[in-house]
Amino acid sequence: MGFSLEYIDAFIAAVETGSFSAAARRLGKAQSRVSTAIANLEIDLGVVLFDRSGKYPSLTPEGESLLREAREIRERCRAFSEHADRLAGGAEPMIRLAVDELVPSSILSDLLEGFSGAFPDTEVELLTGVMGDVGEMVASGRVDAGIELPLTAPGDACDWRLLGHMEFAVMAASHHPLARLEKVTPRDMAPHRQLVTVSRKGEREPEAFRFGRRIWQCESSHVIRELVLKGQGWAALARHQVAEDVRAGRLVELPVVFGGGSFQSDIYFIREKGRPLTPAAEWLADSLSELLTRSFPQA
Amino acid sequence: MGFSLEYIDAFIAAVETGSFSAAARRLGKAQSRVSTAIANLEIDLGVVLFDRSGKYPSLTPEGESLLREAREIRERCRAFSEHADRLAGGAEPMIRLAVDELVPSSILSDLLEGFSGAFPDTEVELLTGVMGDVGEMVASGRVDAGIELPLTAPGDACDWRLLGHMEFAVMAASHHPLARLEKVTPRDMAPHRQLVTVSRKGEREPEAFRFGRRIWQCESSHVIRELVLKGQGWAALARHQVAEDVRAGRLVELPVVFGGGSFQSDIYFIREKGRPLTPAAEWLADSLSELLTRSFPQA
DNA sequence: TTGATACTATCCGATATTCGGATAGATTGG
DNA sequence: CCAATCTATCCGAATATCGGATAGTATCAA
Repeated sequence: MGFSLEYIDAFIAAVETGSFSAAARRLGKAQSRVSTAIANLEIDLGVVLFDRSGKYPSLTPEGESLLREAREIRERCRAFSEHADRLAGGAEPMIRLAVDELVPSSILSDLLEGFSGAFPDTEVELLTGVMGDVGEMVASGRVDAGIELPLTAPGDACDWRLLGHMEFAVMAASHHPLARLEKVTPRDMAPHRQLVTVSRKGEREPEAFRFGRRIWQCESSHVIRELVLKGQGWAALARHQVAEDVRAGRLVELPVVFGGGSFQSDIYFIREKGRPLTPAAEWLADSLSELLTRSFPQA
Repeated sequence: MGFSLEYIDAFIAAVETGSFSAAARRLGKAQSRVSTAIANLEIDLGVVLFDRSGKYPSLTPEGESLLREAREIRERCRAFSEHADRLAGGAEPMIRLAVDELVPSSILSDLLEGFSGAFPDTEVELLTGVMGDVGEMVASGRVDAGIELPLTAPGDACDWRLLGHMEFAVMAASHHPLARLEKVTPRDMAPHRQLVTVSRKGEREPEAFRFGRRIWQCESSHVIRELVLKGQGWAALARHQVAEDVRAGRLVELPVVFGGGSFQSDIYFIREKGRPLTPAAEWLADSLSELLTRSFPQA
């Protein structure tokens, strides 16, 4: 396989212009170069590409068959070169992202669909976490940016930007004993199992929120939702996550009568402290801001 | 885009072997060549591919991002070269085929599936015809080979090979008046519309087969089947084509009491006279022979 | 038929590139 | 600190590529 890209170019140009001379003019080279290039390519491939019996060369069936693949090579080289140009122009080869599990997957897919259009060369690594896990991944450099729903306001370990708020409510299955009460007090809730989110670091909802005498801790809010649906306990769940369950009557929001804390969590875009905002990260922050304020408007 | 395939090879080999020196050994070139090749590629792309701070070079993220596309270029070149080798070894770039419409599409798809495996480089052009149309396309050079169900035995215009037999029967819808008769004579059939296949050349079933006073001629046997199903007339149809209709009771075979000709048609593989059998055509003939004798065993 | 035109293949000398080898400097591991 | 191995660079020789010139041929119009 001793052929060079020059030969491939000559082949394609000769087909497209209809003659070796015209191909030479298009390529800005001497006619003899195109002639020898194609002759060399033919020798190299062992295939006659053109029928030269007439004034203008015409593709042989073999040449026609090979033309597609020659164009494919050219196309791959062009893509390679353009990809390199974009990288040379500052495009990031990869961005690593950590996202709180509670961010709806519909928003993520919208986000990434748009991203792939705006940054075709940037690969994406997308990790999932809950609560402080996202912040830790950003702080440790495991990821470049994250979407966090922290228990407490983010400190100065990261740069952050407020994107919106997510509402939570105390939920139980409609067939759960608590679902029958007009008012629900902590004393009512205590005998029943409470399902609590726990992060990989061991963070949990604050003590003031834990009324259950029996507590199961679970990292995945999706698993918690499943358990609540099955009547295995009650939990504070994001409203958007269970909206369909509530509409269908599978879950009910418990009418709790205490104000033991906020049922709202801030959504932050966070980045490693001090690192300059890359174009991709900036795009992600802006796009996320727009998508989230549509779904979770700020108060 | 002044890079050459040598550079791409050096890039890939350096990544895979872990050092420029090892890459040079693998490629059978001097180490200096690999070093300058990669340096030139980096200059050309405007991107630093390797971090050379250590003893062994390590890919930068940009290099990693570009590696995939470099491999893709190499892969395309390899495919191009191998395709050319197969063509040089006698593989045909294209085969054009004409097939009688009555050959079941299941056989055709089996045939072409096997063909694409055995002849990956050979393009296929597949035309459809009825009766003598197929033979005409072969004789005129419009196609390279054909599967024909001729009205009369093929003459010496083409080379031919008998593949099997297809059975026909006179059919009508189960709600057609003729379907109620115990025996059906030509006199019974005459008042009802007969649906007759006609080729593009104007061939029809022989005169002795045309009992209907009112005749519709139609090229497509599929359309004829539809018309018969709707009770628009009766027709001689291939048994395999309407087996499901008969089983479901939508069509019935008329118990005709005359022997006005054979209800069987020969299936031939035909090729242009004298042209040597190409490997692809030979494969097609053999494979067809096997597929057809399974579905339409020879007497 | 003939001449004008545009094409391809080939030869040519000049230039540019590529080649392997040698060498200097750097890194790693014992 | 030394031996081994790596990269980058320089070098002369070999090779490939360059544009231009030229001969031979197909096509078309007069």
